[in-house]
Amino acid sequence: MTIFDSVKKQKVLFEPIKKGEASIYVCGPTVYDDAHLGHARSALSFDLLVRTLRALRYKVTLAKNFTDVDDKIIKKIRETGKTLEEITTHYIARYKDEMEQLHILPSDIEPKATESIEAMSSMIQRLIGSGYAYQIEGGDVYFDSSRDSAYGSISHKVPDDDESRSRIDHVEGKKNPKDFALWKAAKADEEIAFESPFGSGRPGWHIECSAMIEKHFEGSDEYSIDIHGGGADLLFPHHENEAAQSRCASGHELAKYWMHNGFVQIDGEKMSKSLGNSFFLKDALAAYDGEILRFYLNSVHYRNDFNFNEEDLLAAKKRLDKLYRLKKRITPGGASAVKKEFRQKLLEAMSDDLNISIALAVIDEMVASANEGLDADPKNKGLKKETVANIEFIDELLGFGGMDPFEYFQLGIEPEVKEKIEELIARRTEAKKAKDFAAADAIREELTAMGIAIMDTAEGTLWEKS
RNA sequence: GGUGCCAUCGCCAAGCGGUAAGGCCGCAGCCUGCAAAGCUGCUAUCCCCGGUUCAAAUCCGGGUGGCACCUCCA
Repeated sequence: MTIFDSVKKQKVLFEPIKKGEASIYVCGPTVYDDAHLGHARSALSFDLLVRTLRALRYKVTLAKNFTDVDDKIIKKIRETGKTLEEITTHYIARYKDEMEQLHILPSDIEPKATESIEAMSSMIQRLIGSGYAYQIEGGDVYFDSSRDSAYGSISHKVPDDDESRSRIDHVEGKKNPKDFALWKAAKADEEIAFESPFGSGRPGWHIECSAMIEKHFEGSDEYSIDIHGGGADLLFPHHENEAAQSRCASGHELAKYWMHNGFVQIDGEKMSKSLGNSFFLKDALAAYDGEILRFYLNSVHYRNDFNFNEEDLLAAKKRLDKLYRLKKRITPGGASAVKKEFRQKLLEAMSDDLNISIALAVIDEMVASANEGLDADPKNKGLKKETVANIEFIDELLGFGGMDPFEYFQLGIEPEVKEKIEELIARRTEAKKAKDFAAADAIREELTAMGIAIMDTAEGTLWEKS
């Protein structure tokens, strides 16, 4: 397996700390609002990583956190009058539900910031004790970036100290503009506060990942975990800061490999709230099945920017449709073994830094060749069984193709409508028998107007939502 | 102002020095009562200009255009 390490800026061979195992930590969402397409893409990217490593027989442990204390959540508390817990449990539940709809495998560990206060405060205390952090008037604790000679080695950024140009917050008392908060002291009117040896307050954003990784993973003398991942925007400052504090607190590097997924854009621009062009996952899921969204969002290599638009989504759907049409031809039917060559080619593609484009091309070839075989010999049992197994493998490795093919093509059709369709098709079959083609065509037109496409096959007339 | 990334057929998208994968769309054909589906065939020399090399979409230099990070952000 090779992966692109965004710190080394090149593809490298994945050689885990512990042979045969892979520890992965992905930065999860801050739960103050519904997930957007960017959250989906990030989760989808790392889901592909996890599935590929598992198919390669690695024992994978995936941790993805929920940031459930932070300024934006506090703002939400003030706006809504709800409690922190009400807000965070609501959005965590929604996040999990939506990720499940995208066929994302659940994380093995789901740490929450509020459940890791002790781990954080102990790490902060160690940093203060060894002189890597300092407390300023008012109680905030800052990391002293000047004490970490390796600061900058993750993002390769040398923050511009000229504050007139950089956009780093200027805070009174900070020794250095790039120093960042480990602990924010509670103001008098703030009710969200945790006790710590250095006063009442709440953790800074970066410290949670470092502390949680330390808490949940054993690591080695050199690294805490194998892979640390997240969106491209997290490389700096988030991951740089995590790496710095972990390095100074533990004496070794945080992660052996760093992976970052590209952005989802709308009309060629980054999707973000400030631009007013963010797209909630829930809205996309209301219009399209999770599997279709998954297929579309995963159809572009994870490191590239992804320009979301409905036209491309529909083109991607048609590609998925072809897989399901093939599945229709072999359903119902049992499975034999996956075609060795197919399995190997798919794994080979995914093992090369998750080259999904090659993987999809391999699938297209398999679909075409199976269709060709079935055209030549519709009763080829061996081919049918092998194809069933092949599609099962696709579902295992890439997370699509697992639905019932008939249901797939009838997604979103109400039962009453289904009845009506079946009835029309029955009438058309009668008309065809009577060679009344005008009547048969009229019924087909009626179905077309309903958005239903029909196809006459040896097994009778099949229909799809068009 | 600093630092990166990207630019391949109408659209999406692989390619990582050896002579352009795949999908969508389109066209022609087979099949079909007609369709649809499926199958077969057809459709690019890689933003521009230099350079290195026997050989470059792939490496180097210079342009042009787009995007991102340096502020919360997946």
